Amino acid sequence: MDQIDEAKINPEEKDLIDLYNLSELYKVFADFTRVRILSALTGGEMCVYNLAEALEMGQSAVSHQLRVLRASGLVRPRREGKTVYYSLDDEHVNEILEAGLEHVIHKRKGL
Amino acid sequence: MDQIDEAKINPEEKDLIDLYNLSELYKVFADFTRVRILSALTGGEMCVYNLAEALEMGQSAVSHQLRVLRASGLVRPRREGKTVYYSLDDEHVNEILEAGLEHVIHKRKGL
DNA sequence: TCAACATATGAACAGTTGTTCATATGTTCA
DNA sequence: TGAACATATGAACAACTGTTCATATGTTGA
Repeated sequence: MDQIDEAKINPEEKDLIDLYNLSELYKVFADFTRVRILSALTGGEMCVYNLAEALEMGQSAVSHQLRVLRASGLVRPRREGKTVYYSLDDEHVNEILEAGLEHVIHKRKGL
Repeated sequence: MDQIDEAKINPEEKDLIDLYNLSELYKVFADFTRVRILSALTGGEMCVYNLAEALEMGQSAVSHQLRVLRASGLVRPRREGKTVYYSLDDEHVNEILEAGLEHVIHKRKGL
């Protein structure tokens, strides 16, 4: 079974796949609750209950969003007894947040 | 979620308003069509017709999305006769795209 | 002025999304 | 084993979003 030679892929098509995945990635960041969760986790791992408490939201809502973040590989769970601790899965997550925040803060300060 | 109750801000969290604006910003990037438009404009300004042609989409759909990008200050129009040329409005736009792309490409290459 | 062109807009529709409520799963300790 | 706890999941519902179709606005040159 031969392997796919990426060099032979039409360069425009390859770009499209990346751009599609990029828009899918941004969809995960495009929710207030999820951004708050990710931001909270930049300070280190947290369990679901503490996250729900910090965001003043129901446990179910937070758990649903953690599921989305987990499925996207942005967040990683670690079980310890009854408690599940979540942490950022990738150093890129922080960089993406920072790139956006830079723009947002720049705009808030009056362009 | 259209508004924020400032009274509920938790001091331990990052500025909620910034995080809210951040999620709103990501919403604009969270669409395949808009990402393709922004990506196309990284190569320089383009008129609506050429954008529609490049994306193989209807003029109306592209125009609607340009409106969203305009309203978000990510894109700037320049009229020249009948034609309107659009370009990226902010050097940050490119940085945000790059930060996400880095993650996407990293994942595609097998983590 | 009119016709041709480039872009913008409004309405409507289908598809998607995030929350809540109720309940299920999984874990610990008495 | 059973009760209490921590988290996950499914269904349902309202709210939101992107496209299409039709039409409006704005611009140029005859």
